[in-house]
Amino acid sequence: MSKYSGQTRLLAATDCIIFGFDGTSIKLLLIKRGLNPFKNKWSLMGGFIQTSESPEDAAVRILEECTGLKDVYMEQFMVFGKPDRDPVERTLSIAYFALIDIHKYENQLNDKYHAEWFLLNEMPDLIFDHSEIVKQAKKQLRYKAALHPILFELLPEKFTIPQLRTLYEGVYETEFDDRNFSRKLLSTNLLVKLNEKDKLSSRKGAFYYKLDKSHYENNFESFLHLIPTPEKFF
Amino acid sequence: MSKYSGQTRLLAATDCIIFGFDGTSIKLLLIKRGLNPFKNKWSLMGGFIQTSESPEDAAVRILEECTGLKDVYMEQFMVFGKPDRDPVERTLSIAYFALIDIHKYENQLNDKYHAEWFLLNEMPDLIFDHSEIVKQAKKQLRYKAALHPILFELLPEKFTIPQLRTLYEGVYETEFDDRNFSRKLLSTNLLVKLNEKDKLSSRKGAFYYKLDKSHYENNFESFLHLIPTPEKFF
DNA sequence: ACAAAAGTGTTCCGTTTACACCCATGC
DNA sequence: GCATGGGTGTAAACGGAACACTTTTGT
Repeated sequence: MSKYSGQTRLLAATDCIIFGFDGTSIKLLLIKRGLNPFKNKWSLMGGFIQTSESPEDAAVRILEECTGLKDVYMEQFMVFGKPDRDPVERTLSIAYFALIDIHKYENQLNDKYHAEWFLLNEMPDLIFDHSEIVKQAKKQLRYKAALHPILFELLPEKFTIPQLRTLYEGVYETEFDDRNFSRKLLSTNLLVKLNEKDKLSSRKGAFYYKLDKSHYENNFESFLHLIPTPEKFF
Repeated sequence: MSKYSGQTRLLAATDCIIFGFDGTSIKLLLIKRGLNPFKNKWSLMGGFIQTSESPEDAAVRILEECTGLKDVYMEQFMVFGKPDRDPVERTLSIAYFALIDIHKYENQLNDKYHAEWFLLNEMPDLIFDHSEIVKQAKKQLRYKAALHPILFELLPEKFTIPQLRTLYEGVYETEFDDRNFSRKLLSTNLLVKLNEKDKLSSRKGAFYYKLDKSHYENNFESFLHLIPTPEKFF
């Protein structure tokens, strides 16, 4: 079949905004760009979409290359396509944000990609419009997490409620009432209590919980109300 | 500056899902495709992104070409990019949904594009993956409208609360308690009551309202609760 | 007078919030 | 024993849902 004539073809890339949580703060994984120009400048992890790939496929591939992880929570959130956003050549960027358990991240890949975790407020300048992309991703993360239980994806299998609260407090840069937070969370029935306590961060110790997977999957679209007046944060 | 070598360039198109409301039902504007192959099959309004255009620019241009309207509510909602979605040649589709006041739509453009409004449950088969795109757009419309006051964009400047309720009922294919609906709506302070009644649809007549523009813009991101258990509808 | 639709008032009930208080533990 | 953080109890405030009832007006 013949092609469409007289139209411009352009490059399409996928960029991944990779969020992690180290137990205290939200972090973002950046790499040093391997291509000229701007080689060795900080950049989001990204790559061109290949002939046989959907954008989603590309995002999955890129994420695995960079972190060693598969089956990661990932969400397409916006296309960036200003004609001059990449000075080399016109390139669309299809941006995905990903949430990973930072402890599963394979450090050895570090060498290859010169990847590093950065605190959100200590990020270096990024190439192209990547800083804008990150800004949008942070906004999208807050938005989505206010409504749906996605932040669990940043935690290990077992976690305590205080850990989870610290995570939410990191994302929204505010403090939540610990007592109400834990009760709200338990009332979602998303959590299963384990017979084990984390004794590192307090004398009394906080019980570990894990996700009730089936409940989690079935209720993923239902709205949470863990954040009072969530719109305040957008 | 030299180009990126060894990468595939591809076509990128913008497709617009154009919603309208005729006072009774939600409708979607479709056109007969002008290109071969599949010429004269029903399709979303779309077009290739030009060299100087961002995807957003292209969506605005295409929408104006098709409807004669500028300054329309439009939202980028998803990229469709399976390698084989267009059998002619690989094409990314960046999908936008648009909400227009159907009465402002210029019918004379009809001839040129063979555009027609369709009820959502009376749509013809569409080319490529356009039916899937429409499905996602409907979902996105319900999602967004459950949270934010976007449906006003489908109505004329002046409207009555019963009209608005019919609109919400059309979008969610259910019925809302008229008494609670009107009180909830008024409590948002988004509306300004006019000294004029619509006497066509009832003896008593319903007051016209208009949007309080500044309040609307300032509170656009705040969450509405007009829809009981919104997650039921996704 | 009556019908039909708009709109108000009222009650009930679950949720959220704020905060006092109790619990478990290591030192 | 006591400091520390985890966790429960509780009362007041708020907001949504349901529905009886009032209002307006054309016929």
